[in-house]
Formats: sequence, C-alpha cells, structure tokens
Amino acid sequence: MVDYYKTYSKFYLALDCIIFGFDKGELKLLLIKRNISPMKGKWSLMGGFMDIGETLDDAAKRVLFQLTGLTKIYMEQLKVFSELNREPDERVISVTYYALIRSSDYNKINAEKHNASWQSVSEVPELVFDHNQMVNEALEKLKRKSRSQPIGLELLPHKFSLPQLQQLYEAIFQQKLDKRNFRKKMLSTGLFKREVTSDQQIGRNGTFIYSFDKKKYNELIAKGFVLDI
Amino acid sequence: MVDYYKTYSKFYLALDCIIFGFDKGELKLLLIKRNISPMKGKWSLMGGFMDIGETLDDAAKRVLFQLTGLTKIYMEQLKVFSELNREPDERVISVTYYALIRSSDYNKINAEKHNASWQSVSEVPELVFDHNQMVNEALEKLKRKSRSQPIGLELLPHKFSLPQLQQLYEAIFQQKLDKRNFRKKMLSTGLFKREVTSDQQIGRNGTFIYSFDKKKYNELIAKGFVLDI
DNA sequence: CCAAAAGTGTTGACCGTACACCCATGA
DNA sequence: TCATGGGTGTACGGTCAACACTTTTGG
Repeated sequence: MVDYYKTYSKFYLALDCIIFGFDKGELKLLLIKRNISPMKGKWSLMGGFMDIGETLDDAAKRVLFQLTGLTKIYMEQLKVFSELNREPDERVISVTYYALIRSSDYNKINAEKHNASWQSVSEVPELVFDHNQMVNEALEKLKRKSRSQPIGLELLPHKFSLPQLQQLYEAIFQQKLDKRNFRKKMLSTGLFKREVTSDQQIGRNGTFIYSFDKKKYNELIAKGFVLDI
Repeated sequence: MVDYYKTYSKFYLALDCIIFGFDKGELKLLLIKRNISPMKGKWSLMGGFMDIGETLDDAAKRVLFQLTGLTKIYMEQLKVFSELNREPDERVISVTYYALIRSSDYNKINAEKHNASWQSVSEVPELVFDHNQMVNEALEKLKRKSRSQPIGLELLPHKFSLPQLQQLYEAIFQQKLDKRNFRKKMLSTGLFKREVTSDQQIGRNGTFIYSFDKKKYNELIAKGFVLDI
C-alpha cells in the first residue's frame, strides 16, 4: 500500500512571509538582508524551510517568530510559487504567507540581529528570486480583503484615532478619502467605541480615541452582515 | 552552496481539483470513485502527484486533462492543505485548484472510464481525507469571486440566455434574484451583446440569446471599472 | 499669531429594491 | 386551455459623494 507513493517525487517546501506594518501614515514591509547563500547580501523576504512534523501554518508562525519574537500575529496563506527556476541552485516550492503587525509591537522586534528593516511599500527595493512578485500579490490581496473586512485594524494599536484609521485606509487603497464621509461611514457601523481616556500619546489634545468592538463585529457577521468599507 | 539545502526535508506534493459545472439550473461537482488504494471505492476529488519538471499550474492542468480530456479550462489555485495526518499512510501536502467547466463541454468527458460523475453541490457525498473541506473552501471562493468578477460565465456556453445567467447566479449565491432588477443590472454594464440567431437550442422561441463581450470587459477593467454583481 | 490638524451636517444624484402584467409556447 | 416561462418599467427610499467653517494647539 505505502509503496504506492514511492513512484512520486519529493520537493523542498519553503515559507516566505510578507510582513506588513503601518507607521507614520505609511504602509511598510519588514525586509531582511540575507546573511546566507545564495544571494547573500541581497534584500529578501523573511523565509525558512518546512520541517517534518509541522503544518504550513505552524512553519509560517515559526519563521515569523524567529524574526520578530512575536506570537499571536494575524497571518494568512497567500499563494504557492512553483516556477522551475525560482531559486537558482535547487528546485524549491515556496508557500507565501502575509502577516500584519501592529506598530505598537515594533519596538519588540530585534531588527538589527537579523539585518531587518521596515521599508515603505511605495519604494520596495529589488528583492531576491520572485519575492517582488510575492509582495505585489500580497498588496493586491490586502487591498481586496480590506474592502470587505476590517483586517486593516490588525495594523493599528488597539486604541486609535479616526484620523489614524483614515490614514491607514488611504495607505492601503492609495487614495485620499473624504474626512467627513469616512467618519460617518465608520461610526455608522456602531463597531467603534469612543474611549474615555486621558492618554495623550495618540494625536494632540482634543483627538478622540476609539477601539474596535470585535465581539459586536462577530455577532453582526453571524447575522449575515457585510462590512463593505 | 547547494549543500545548504540538504539539511531540509522533502515532501510529496499532491494536486486536488475541485471541478465545477452548471447544468439544468444546478451547480455541480465532478467527483470520482477512487480505483486505487488507499480509500479505494470512496468518493474523491480528482487528484494526482506533482512531477519534477512541471509547475503546480502545469500539474493541475495535467490532472484535469487526464480526467476530462479538456484543455484551456479556467483554473485557479485555491489553498494548500498540510495537516499532519490528512492522508493516513504518508505525509502528503496537497495544493488545491478549482476548475470551471462549461456544460457544453460535458459530452466530451469520458466520465465512465474514470468512474466519474457530476453531483449536485447541494448533496455532496462524504469524500476521502479532507476533500469535503476543500469543496467548502472552493464554494466560498467561487461565491466571493463571483460577486466582483464575471467568472461564473466560465460555467456557461459562449451563447446563453439571461434566464440561464440568472439561474447560474442563483445557484452560486443560493438565493432567488428579482428578474427585472437582474436584467437591468446585467444589461446596464453594456457587456452583453444580444445575438441575432435562429438557434432554437437555447430555451424556447422568443428567448433572446447573448454573448459576453470579453474584449470590452478587459478595456473597462483597465480603466478601473469594477463589476460588482 | 499663524499653520496644521480635528471636529462637525446638509443636499443632490444615483443606485438598489420592490413590485404586476402580457404574451408565446408546449403540454 | 392552462400552466410555464420570458419579456418589460416605474417609483420610492437609502446610500454615496461633494462640499466649508470653527476650534484647538504647538511652533
């Protein structure tokens, strides 16, 4: 029975993570300078190889943890890349994941240790292999998904201002939005709770702080609600 | 250099195809009764293993061709399934593709040879391994994508009537639609050309036949048009 | 005191939705 | 002749988009 499998080929399986962040009104990517061959010294996505005994999701989490030290990060499988010569020396199939990191977690990342740095998505450098293509696919997916679901919130701190939220969507969709219409639309969902706070770190005095009511959101979703930003 | 890879594990890579069709107002799946172990005699998606020297897209096309004899079929990568024990005897990572087949191509398929048969998506039998989960993911994807893009048209003959088109969307979205509003919306896009035809095969006499203007659609898309059915 | 950023409502246009009857055909 | 299925238009309500001024604060 088991012999049945033996006629088939086996492949190396890699994971590559497209790690998004949002800071100072800009959408960013966490990139590393490779310190291993091949392509040592070139800019690259953070990646790794899959081990026996873990699922792809596990492996992606592990790779992200190695770079950032963070757990409980929003991650989602994107696409598999399998072109014959995508890596020069060996046939490697790469499964991509994209991850969304809150800027409030930035300082926890030991970026120097991995030669990692945040770079604006509007100026992505040339990356190794097919990594630029991976980044483009991830950006498209982020845009598409942001239109119908509030995943963008995974990029903001748990408490945020409406101007911050608007900047985020402007960065994702790459277009200016009308302030009054944006506020109206967001607040009309009833999913944003205004926080009573004396915290002055977010914006200037007079700026209202909100949090997202995830519980209420899930209840609405269960009733067939569609966000549609 | 190349030794660098040698510390990593290799995996069997399988392809599984979720093959949709549309006939007599019903959305269907092409399923096979497995004639090989493991799970011989059980219902299953059509699948196969990836070979050295082909990409995943190539392999998916090959698998689909083996079953249906059809080429130039709409196919898209869906998701990778990698649970540790998803197949009982060996660790196999499976990449799923979904395919959309026009009912006018049905008769070209030599279904008996592969123990294949079309079954309604509303009555999917119990399938081997995690194939039911694959089908559910594919259905969700088909729904989501149909809302913004006319991929459903890949399931219809090139010439079709508006009632046919409406039935298709009703089958995909699992809900009744208003006839007049549906027609208005579709025709207002200007993407459907009424054909002058004496062909009586589609519907009854008096039924207008349309075709989709793909060229015009691509032009509109390029200008930022979003279909939004 | 001046520049920059946050807060706040109204209106007109457009789109989505609800809804009923006639005609032709085939059983 | 009757049941089935295809074709057709209007009116109401709601949502989206455009638009300007005041206040506060930090430099």
